[in-house]
Amino acid sequence: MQESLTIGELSVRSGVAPSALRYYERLGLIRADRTGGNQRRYARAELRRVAFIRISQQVGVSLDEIRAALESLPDARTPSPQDWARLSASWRGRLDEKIRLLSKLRDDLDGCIGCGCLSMQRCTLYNPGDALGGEGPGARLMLPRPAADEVA
Amino acid sequence: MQESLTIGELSVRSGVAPSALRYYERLGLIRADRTGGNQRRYARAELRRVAFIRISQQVGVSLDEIRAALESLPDARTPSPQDWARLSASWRGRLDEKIRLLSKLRDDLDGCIGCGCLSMQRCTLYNPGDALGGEGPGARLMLPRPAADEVA
DNA sequence: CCTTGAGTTGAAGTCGACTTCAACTCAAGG
DNA sequence: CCTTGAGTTGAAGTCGACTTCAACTCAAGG
Repeated sequence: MQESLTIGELSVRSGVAPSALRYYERLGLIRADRTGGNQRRYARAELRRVAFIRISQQVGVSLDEIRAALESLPDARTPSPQDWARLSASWRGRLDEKIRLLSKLRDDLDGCIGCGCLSMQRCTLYNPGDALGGEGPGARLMLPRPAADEVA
Repeated sequence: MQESLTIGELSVRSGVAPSALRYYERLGLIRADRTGGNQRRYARAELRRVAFIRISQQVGVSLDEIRAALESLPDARTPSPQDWARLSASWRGRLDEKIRLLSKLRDDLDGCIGCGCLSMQRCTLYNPGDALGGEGPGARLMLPRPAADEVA
């Protein structure tokens, strides 16, 4: 079994495009040694880092936060399963919160479907405070509570 | 009670920035009449459209799909509560699917935290086929199933 | 009548996560 | 030795959903 992987190999094994891997490296999420001919060679442990990155993204965490999380890994030794478990566990709260908000939206939507009101005031549905983390792009504006006013 | 709203009024009541309202209009999501001085005047019914847009975005639907959905509304008359209920109901499946994927991710993450493996192959966690609709930006690449290979 | 705030437009900028491109060099197989 | 595929770089492009800007006009109140 080979010690290190070329970028093409890491790409195939991780399912992440080479261009994305180079991008992650620029952001400091992963690292690679170089051969005499300046090609990247990845330690096998980098595979786990890439796995962590992709999983974290599914949880809705930005690359910048993932970078911060990865920095908490010990850099003297190869991270242990426990290190990875600790990191993964740190996203648990976010995931729960995301699921909670989405479930609430579903319940509210069902209520709204019942009454057909779709009013921003009467329904709990339209609840600007409840920003779903990382749902859309751009800055999520903090909205002033709309004045009590009916819709139509 | 006034018949129509200025863009500033609609913005305050809907919690959506005037620039976003103009953007929605360019995309054909909402409409406005014009005064002699070329200012927009919104019918009160537009408030409900804006509410629908924001709710749909929380479900993870793109503006383009929202536009398509809005086009199915009757344009002869002001949409009835039933019309809105039908539209809202059409997102239900997506919302369920999103919640399902997130819940699966949570369960898998718990399993992973238990074993600390964080392996792309052993865990069901890293499951490229299961793209969470509209989670990140950019094209979601369809990944080839990674070869059976251990991580470290 | 004057000022001020609200509105108008088209063009350009922003943000995050990448991809694409051009112009190279290097590695491996026949 | 030659070819071909894989790798390298920096710069620019892309996508969706907006925001910001400059240079205006218009509306309302005192």
